[in-house]
Amino acid sequence: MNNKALLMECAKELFYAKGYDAVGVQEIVERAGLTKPTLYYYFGSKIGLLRTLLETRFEHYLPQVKDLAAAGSDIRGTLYRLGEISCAFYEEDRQFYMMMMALLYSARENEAYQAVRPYFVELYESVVQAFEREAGKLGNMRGRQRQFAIGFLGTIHQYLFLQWETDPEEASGRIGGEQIASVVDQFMYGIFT
Amino acid sequence: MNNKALLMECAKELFYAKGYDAVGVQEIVERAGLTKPTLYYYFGSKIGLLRTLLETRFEHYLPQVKDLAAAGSDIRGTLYRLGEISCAFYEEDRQFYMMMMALLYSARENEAYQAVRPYFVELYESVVQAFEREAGKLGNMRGRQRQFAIGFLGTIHQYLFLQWETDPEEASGRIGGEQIASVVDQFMYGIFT
DNA sequence: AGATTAATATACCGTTCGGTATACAAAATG
DNA sequence: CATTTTGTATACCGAACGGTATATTAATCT
Repeated sequence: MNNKALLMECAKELFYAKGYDAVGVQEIVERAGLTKPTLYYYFGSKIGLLRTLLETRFEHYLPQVKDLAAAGSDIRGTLYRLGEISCAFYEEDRQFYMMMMALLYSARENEAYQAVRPYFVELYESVVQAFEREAGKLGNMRGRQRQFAIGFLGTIHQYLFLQWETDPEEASGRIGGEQIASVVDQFMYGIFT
Repeated sequence: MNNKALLMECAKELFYAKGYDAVGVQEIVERAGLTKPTLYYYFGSKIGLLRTLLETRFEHYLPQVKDLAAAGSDIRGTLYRLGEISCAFYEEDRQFYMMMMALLYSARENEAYQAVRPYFVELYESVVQAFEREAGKLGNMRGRQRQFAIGFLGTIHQYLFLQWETDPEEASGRIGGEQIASVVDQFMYGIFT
């Protein structure tokens, strides 16, 4: 691993554990066994490091969701696939996933929040689009596409959150297809399933 | 408003807008038109200020939830009531509610997270208890009480989150009973309701 | 080989951080 | 009225903050 990647990895671990604002630049470079000018050479600033980190990880995830929203089959299949993609993204790097969610829920005027926001707007819009495409078929959607989009993303996240709280060290293996199906069904048909 | 309450109010506004770690003690006292020793006189430390703030607001909210979980009627009624209580808590002070949620989703090793955690553990345990009381009646719960508890709390929060994003300045009035019922029904019976 | 560029370190900048020693004023208490 | 308690301000602490001027090394290019 080169020093640029090393710095991103160390930063991610610290942001995950302590939060963006609570981590100092000094701390990051010390963990990497480097010095501050090296960090500033690659990223220009602390927020620049976070932005690069987000960009690098999201560029593999977002296109998958956008393709899905554009193509897509029935609503259940689409949601299932979205669940799969999200779980894969989560399992690829749990620390990154949890760091990112913390940023998403952080204060609006915070630089770190503003750095993740655009990615979530894109993600959210794609999911809204998927629901909108199905709106004709589901007669009773009544313009609740946005509510469903947020609701479904939130449901997936809650499931992953519970998964992570129960088993933070990935001891119980990957999340299976049945589990994803169960979450999708609970979202679509309620808890009596 | 006395200076102690004034400091808590100013701190809340800043924590809400910028996040706990991003706000300095100096900034808080300047907004309040006071000086640092006054803050340290009342709260001892920055984290002490946050703790007092949380304690003050939660002591009106948590007992309501605990009573509900202990008494309770049918599951739908219980969830509806829980929705009502949560919405009231949200509307009492939206900034506080959103600040608190940001803390809840923040990094585990962060002091601020550790300050809110106990309140959420209590809240969560109460809701689990409510589901557990109903477990006998709902044959197919299959030990998913914890999942349902997190799921329902998450659903409520998502609804309030969407509400707040759409209308941050409380322009459209209080959340009505029909809306709460709609969220409860969606959780229980899915999106085709 | 010489020049240039990329990558890293030493040592420092001014500012802000959370926190405090001390003094003083106001209010409550004897 | 004297004394203690409560509340607030001035002025400061050392440490850490994000960031940089400059030098040096290592690799690449001509």
